[in-house]
Amino acid sequence: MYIECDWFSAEKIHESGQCFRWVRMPDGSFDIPAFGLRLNVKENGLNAVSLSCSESEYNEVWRSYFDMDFDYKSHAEKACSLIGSDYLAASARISSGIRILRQELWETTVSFIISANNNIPRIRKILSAICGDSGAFPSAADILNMGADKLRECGTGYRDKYLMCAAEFFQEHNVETELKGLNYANIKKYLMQIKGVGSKVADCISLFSLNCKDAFPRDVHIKRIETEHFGGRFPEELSLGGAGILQQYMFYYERVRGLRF
DNA sequence: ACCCAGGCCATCT
DNA sequence: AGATGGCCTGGG
Repeated sequence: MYIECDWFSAEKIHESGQCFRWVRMPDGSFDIPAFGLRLNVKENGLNAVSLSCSESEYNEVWRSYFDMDFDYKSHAEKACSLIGSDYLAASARISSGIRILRQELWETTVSFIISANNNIPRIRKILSAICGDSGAFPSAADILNMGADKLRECGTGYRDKYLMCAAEFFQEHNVETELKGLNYANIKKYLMQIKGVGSKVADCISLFSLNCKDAFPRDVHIKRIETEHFGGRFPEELSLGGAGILQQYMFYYERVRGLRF
């Protein structure tokens, strides 16, 4: 199906470091594996996107996945005028089209445990190895069956034991149910029970899976940006309940500057 | 050889 | 609370 949207860039979302298994196709479209499905997304001109799914599948699955009911453009405009930072304004302008995905909780947890002390190409490579030939993302039970040794063969390094702990945790708890109704602070606290999930990783899971838009993952780049452009700390209280979105814009801005500009 | 990459944990004070 | 050191691994 075909949708019109003035804030959707598959390319930028792919490069924004929140997802690691999207596959760029030769025609510039992206194949997106999630929820046991596979969606092809192709940008069609400036304000339109073609999706390889039915309207009902879009409404049941992908609409939420892409957070289509949130007005990113208005949020960016308001935040920029309120915070009054040239750096933030430039970040939002460069990042137009980036949305915050609502990804599956288990996969997101695994992905960001692996992200610790790691870089994006390697995170992609390790996840690809863990998925193996099937391309399907392994369940918690699958990870437990693999065992630490096989995980390490996939390149996880010392994070193998953290993944095993996380798999046990997801086996023993109905995490989705236990998180239901919790606010961001309690979600973060809950997630940090898992070995290998610290403050930053918990924020990534909160933001990129559970859509807690207040979560503000502080990695080394964001810390440097805060020092250089915001006198030490980003003014979260001014961010309209969406500091995490702005974090994502600034992160993307730094990333593409490093790559291309 | 050394440092860094989207940190976390353990172990201090 | 805040500060340190160690850690798998691959690339510059």
